[in-house]
Amino acid sequence: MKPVLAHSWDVTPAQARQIQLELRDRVELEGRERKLHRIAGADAALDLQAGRVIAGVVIYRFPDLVEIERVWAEAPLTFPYIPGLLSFREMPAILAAFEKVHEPPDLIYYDGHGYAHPRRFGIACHLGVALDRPAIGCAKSRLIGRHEEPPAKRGGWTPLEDGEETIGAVLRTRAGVKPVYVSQGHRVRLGRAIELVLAVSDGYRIPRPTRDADHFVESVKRARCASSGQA
DNA sequence: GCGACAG
DNA sequence: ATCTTGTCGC
Repeated sequence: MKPVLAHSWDVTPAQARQIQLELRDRVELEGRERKLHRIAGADAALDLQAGRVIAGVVIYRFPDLVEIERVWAEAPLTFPYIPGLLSFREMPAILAAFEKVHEPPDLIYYDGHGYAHPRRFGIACHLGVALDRPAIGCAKSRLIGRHEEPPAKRGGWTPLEDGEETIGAVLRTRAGVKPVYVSQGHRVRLGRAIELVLAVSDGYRIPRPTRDADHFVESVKRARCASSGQA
């Protein structure tokens, strides 16, 4: 699948923030979900030696989560890590990977924040808008916002708030483990996003799609490094 | 000015 | 994210 957006990725941090401000209004916070036949998990890893970003996408049938496809791609590492500007580091590789997908998903889970972002445009929003697909952000730690400790049982959650606004949820996907930060990416209401994260969470803290994508990119990276070490 | 800060 | 030893909990 190809992006419906085509802005430059070769930008300065100041230009990146400006692009976020220009694109933030494209995010749809109300649900506009299509029937869920396929979902996707996506993530990226870094090969600092090669100066490359490796991205992986795993596609599943929903709701039984039978895997039907996995693809990966890489792109040069051209942007530094700056909190709030993660998409400008990882998205070129992610979009390259999605170009190789044969069965476009009806929903994307990304390892990072969506609406729970200083300018309400985290990478899950950027990806959802760019691919014109519903998306959910699933982050392992907080970027902004305040919250109470969620109930210890699976499914327990508390709102993530920035001032008076609820920007996400802190969700326990499994009893007794650290919670996951869920936020809206695109075309999914927060309550629905929580349901959908729980629907794909099993015995681990991180939801299945995100975890599989993480393991996948790590394996690709190991294989890459192994072959380059003998070349 | 100082602290916070996804991956 | 990545690097990286010993250590804590189940």
